[in-house]
Amino acid sequence: MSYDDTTPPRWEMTVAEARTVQQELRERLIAHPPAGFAPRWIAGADVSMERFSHFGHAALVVLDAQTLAVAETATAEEELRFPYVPGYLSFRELPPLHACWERLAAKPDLVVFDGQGYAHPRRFGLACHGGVLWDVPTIGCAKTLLVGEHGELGMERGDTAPLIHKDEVVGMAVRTRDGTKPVYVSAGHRMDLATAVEWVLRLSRFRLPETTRHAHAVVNDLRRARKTE
DNA sequence: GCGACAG
DNA sequence: ATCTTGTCGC
Repeated sequence: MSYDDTTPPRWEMTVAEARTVQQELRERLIAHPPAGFAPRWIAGADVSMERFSHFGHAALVVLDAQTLAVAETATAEEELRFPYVPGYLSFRELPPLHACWERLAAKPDLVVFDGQGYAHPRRFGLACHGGVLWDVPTIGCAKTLLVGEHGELGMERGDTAPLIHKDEVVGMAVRTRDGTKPVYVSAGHRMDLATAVEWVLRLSRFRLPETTRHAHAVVNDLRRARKTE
């Protein structure tokens, strides 16, 4: 596997090949944030698509970590080649997100993905793959579970419950807002669970982090614009 | 074989 | 992910 910064990633492959790629790349995962981790620019990533189409709309929206104001937005629209197969989401969404990444004038210090990181059957979800690809700290923050289970957690913002899969803590169910369903946080690359949970809470005013809310709004606008043309 | 299954 | 209006509640 390359990801050498000079050769464009090769995305065309079968699910079986993708599985091998995950097993190889997961060896590169760094399970802790950089020393003195204090991100100033944080990006949200998301992809949306049309009902009976393979066309995808992707966006990376960078926010100022202190004010949560939007600093830069990069978008890409292209055919999604890889099918949606649970456990292989990164091979479907990273191609357009990578195009967004290359278009960013200034790279963020942290990226929050709309999906799992380490809480994955082979411990290499979307956030892990994106982090290794770009060599940047990443966090996975999903709305629903892919694998694992957790006990009850309090109903107040900040309450948590460890997410367990095969006797291993792979993530955390986190209540980001009083009385709402929890989100599922897991470490991506150059990240640990405690730091991931800390940042997701810091970025959340509503159920989902502001980063993903902004990215979501951008990709939905793109899709509607394309549909109306 | 059966059920589960990020977006 | 997407298809879809109103409605209940803070």
